[in-house]
Amino acid sequence: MVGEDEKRSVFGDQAGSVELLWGGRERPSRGPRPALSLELITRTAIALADAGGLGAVSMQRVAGELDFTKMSLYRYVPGKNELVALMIDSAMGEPPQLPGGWRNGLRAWAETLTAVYHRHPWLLGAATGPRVMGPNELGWTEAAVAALADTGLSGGEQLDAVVVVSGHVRALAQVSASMGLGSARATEPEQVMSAALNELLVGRADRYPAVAAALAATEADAAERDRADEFGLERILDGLEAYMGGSR
Amino acid sequence: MVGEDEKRSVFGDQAGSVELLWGGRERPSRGPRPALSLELITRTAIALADAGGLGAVSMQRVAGELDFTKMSLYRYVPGKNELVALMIDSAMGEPPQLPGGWRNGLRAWAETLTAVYHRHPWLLGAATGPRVMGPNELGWTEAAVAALADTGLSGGEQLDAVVVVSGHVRALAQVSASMGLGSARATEPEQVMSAALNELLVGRADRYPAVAAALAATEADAAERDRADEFGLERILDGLEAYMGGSR
DNA sequence: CAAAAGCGTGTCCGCCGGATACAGTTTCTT
DNA sequence: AAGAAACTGTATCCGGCGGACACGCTTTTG
Repeated sequence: MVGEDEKRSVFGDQAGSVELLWGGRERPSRGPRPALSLELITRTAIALADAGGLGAVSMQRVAGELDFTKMSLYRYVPGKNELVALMIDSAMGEPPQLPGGWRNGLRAWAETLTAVYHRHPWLLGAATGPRVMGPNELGWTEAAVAALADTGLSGGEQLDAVVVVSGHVRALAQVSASMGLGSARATEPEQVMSAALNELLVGRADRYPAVAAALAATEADAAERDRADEFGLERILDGLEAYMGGSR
Repeated sequence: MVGEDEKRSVFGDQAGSVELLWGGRERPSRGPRPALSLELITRTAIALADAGGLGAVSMQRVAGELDFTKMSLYRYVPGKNELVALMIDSAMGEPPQLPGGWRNGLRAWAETLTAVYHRHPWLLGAATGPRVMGPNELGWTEAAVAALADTGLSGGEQLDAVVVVSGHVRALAQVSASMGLGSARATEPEQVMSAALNELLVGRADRYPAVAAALAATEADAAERDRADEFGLERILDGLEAYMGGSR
């Protein structure tokens, strides 16, 4: 009926992204040589996003940055969604080489992923909703799963563990991204969270006693603020380790 | 110099949201009675978002749904960002009453939060980037922190633990939201992830051996698929429990 | 009974993603 | 060699978006 590809299957709307991300695009032989390239367009778009967030990326601006009309971009990319998909996979970059030992490996994985989110904060907002994984993104997953391959965890458990760790990294990067809020420009996630929470809690401590107490305790003890980002990850790793030890 | 409020401080752009979310808006006494209300507008916008995602929410559509012009909405809301902030806090709703015991409490907290994300999938995309917490959202945090109050965890650790758990819930809901992809409409997060991954991995198992192996193992063993969502949370709780036991 | 304040509307603007038609360039086929 | 075919970048146009602004109308206050 639908005389197209039979490539739809699981990917309904996203067939275009799948082709762009995974398909081997061969240059057609006729017609003039393209003046642009997917890589160049993607790189330019990423630069714009790094500088001004995802909102600063429009077809017009990307094209303008390259001294082309916006419509020329549509010769390379079917639409903006597909461009964003390319941006995501390109910004992720090659997955890291991990040190041996699942715990060290996963920790290094989390750290490099954190660095990626720090470098491209817009990834936090772009990677939401139904999406297609690109080669690099799947490569990151591969690296993390590979680190867990010999732990005795089942296949599903390995995947779940990766989801947990990556979710935690995301969550922490999210908090850290709130740094862009005021003029304070604190560097530690918790400091910002503290500042924002503190301001809201002024005169409302009775309504939110537990948060207020936790916050007050945090401010009194400056030492613990340094290990803020490590705490969560180590707890997760502890939980995995305990499970592996108990069920193997 | 800036003859406005002295309320900016940490909240640069978001002052409007802060006022709307937290400020006691008193009705001015002069002028005609407002035909609309913040609550009604917010509710309408949420209904649109529930039905068609965040993208379906525009000032025009919200106003149209209420048989008003879009500009009338600006008498109640300074801009769309502020409306979205209201939507988020309203959609979160009142925080749940948690059962006793930190572990049971946190588990129940995670479950109800999951239900919220399931009811309003657009929350996953809306709550990204620098944001201001609303009363309800802070209430959720309060509930979770309160559950951890007597565990011996320090204030900062309590906050971190909540970040970890909520991050995990978000991550899992994110995977679960990908259900909207194809025609399969699977109900279990992992099944969808499996389906999408499988399709990509066809003929590429050599490039992603660990993921392929994990996936193959998952498909062979149907039993473990059921506890997919619990696994991560239980590992996190295990890690917290071990830490509490060791450091108290 | 004004004056003031607030409400809803109509008009206008710039920007966005995208469809379509078109002219120029390159390559393949005859 | 000469079309024909395929591909390039461009110009024009569209509907929808968030939002600024000016206006007429309604209600309360002096």
